[in-house]
Amino acid sequence: MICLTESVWAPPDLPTGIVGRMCRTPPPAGRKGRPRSLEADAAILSATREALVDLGWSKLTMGDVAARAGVAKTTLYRRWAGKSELVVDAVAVLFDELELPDLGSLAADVRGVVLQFAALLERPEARTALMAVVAESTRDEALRARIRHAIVDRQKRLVLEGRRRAQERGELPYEADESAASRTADLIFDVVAGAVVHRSLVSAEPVDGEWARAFTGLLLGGLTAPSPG
Amino acid sequence: MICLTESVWAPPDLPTGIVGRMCRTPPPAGRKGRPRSLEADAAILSATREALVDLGWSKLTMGDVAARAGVAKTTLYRRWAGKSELVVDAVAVLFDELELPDLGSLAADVRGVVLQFAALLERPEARTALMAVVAESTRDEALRARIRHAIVDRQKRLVLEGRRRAQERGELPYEADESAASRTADLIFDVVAGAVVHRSLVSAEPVDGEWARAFTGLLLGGLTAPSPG
DNA sequence: AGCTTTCGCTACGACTCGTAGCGTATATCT
DNA sequence: AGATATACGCTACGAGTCGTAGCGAAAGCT
Repeated sequence: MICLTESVWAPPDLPTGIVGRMCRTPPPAGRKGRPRSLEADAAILSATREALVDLGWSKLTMGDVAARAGVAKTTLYRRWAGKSELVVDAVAVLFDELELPDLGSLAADVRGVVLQFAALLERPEARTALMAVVAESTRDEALRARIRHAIVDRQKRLVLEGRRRAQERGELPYEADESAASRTADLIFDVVAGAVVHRSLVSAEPVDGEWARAFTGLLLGGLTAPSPG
Repeated sequence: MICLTESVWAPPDLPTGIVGRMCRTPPPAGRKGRPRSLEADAAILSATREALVDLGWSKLTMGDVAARAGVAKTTLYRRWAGKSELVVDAVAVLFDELELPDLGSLAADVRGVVLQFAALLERPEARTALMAVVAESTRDEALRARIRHAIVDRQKRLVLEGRRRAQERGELPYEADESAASRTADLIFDVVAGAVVHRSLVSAEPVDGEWARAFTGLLLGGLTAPSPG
């Protein structure tokens, strides 16, 4: 359901919750023969995150991951086309941890999502992997789609949820034009996620409560509004 | 003057304009002997950009760049420690082309800088290189500093210039507290640059006039302000 | 001149890549 | 049960890249 591309696949009979995570090269169409080991899947993805922490993106090798997972190198290549695809799937689960508790106001919810996303970017696996796979995806449309389904959509849910709540509270208007509303949501998503990523990885400065408060003030009130304080 | 790290160096007697670009491994302290060829420098950086267009970041190799530049591989390693450093310097010059003509209003200036930066990110050299070197820099402090001096500072100038103009026009207040003003400028920079990068490379959707207008409206007026149109 | 450094070239060991072949294990289909 | 089909671990392989070393020749500085 999450995997739309032909080159990815999900086992048909799994609890719905984890289907979204299983994105790998499909086994030949027929359903005969020995099935792929789910333990191997988990071990490989876990080993990949571990290797990302220890080695970073550029020094991570398929052979090293296979050794850490206690698995043959050929087993990796049977499931993933390469390093990029493997890392996307390995990091994707981190984004499942993102949640957006209702903090009572739009401003508080924005600060909450900013700090949550920032905390995720503090983790070395995510830091080193995210930018790297995005860089790879600039020349690989399939990889871009995989990132969108495995990572971006998981983040975007938070924005949509936050907006829905704000509309119910009366803090934001319901937009009549659906396509315009969609464009607005995309815009807000790019602004929030982009700003946090840029602050954290490019400017390399902390996304703390103070910054989150300043950012939220700017996002809600705008540049020309008088700053609160 | 731009190169602050010990591991980088600039020739002492060059026109001030290009000093900022020359950031490479320094020759041994003494100033005797045959000087390094400036033609080789230019050829290598040009060949690097060309290779980025043809091959992208991941398939770009030092050997290939050397061949394109008509230079021995050892000549590259004498100047740059590795692929990351070389690519940062090769791409840095692209950011010199960024300019911010006075368009008469803060809104117009924001739209202008957004579209200029977006146009830069349309170039395949920049697309594939920027995220890759940022990803590398997450585990390399020296590389992070190099990126800051060679790339980030060049962008930030535009933000500072735009704010100065807006203050002169009376569109933005002069902030008394200097450190607070600096924090605000950093925030705006991360929001603008981050949003454009995220839209262009992660969401992989066009940064056109329509998006620039919507973004500018959001930045100036904020979420809670009624959108114009 | 004499000294110092760079340059192009070749060669090298170490590493990674992605694939192929083998024998064995584990599932489904008849 | 037996046949079939696939996954698995293992080993081995050619190809490509890395970063460095050594060489003789070239080019500037004092």
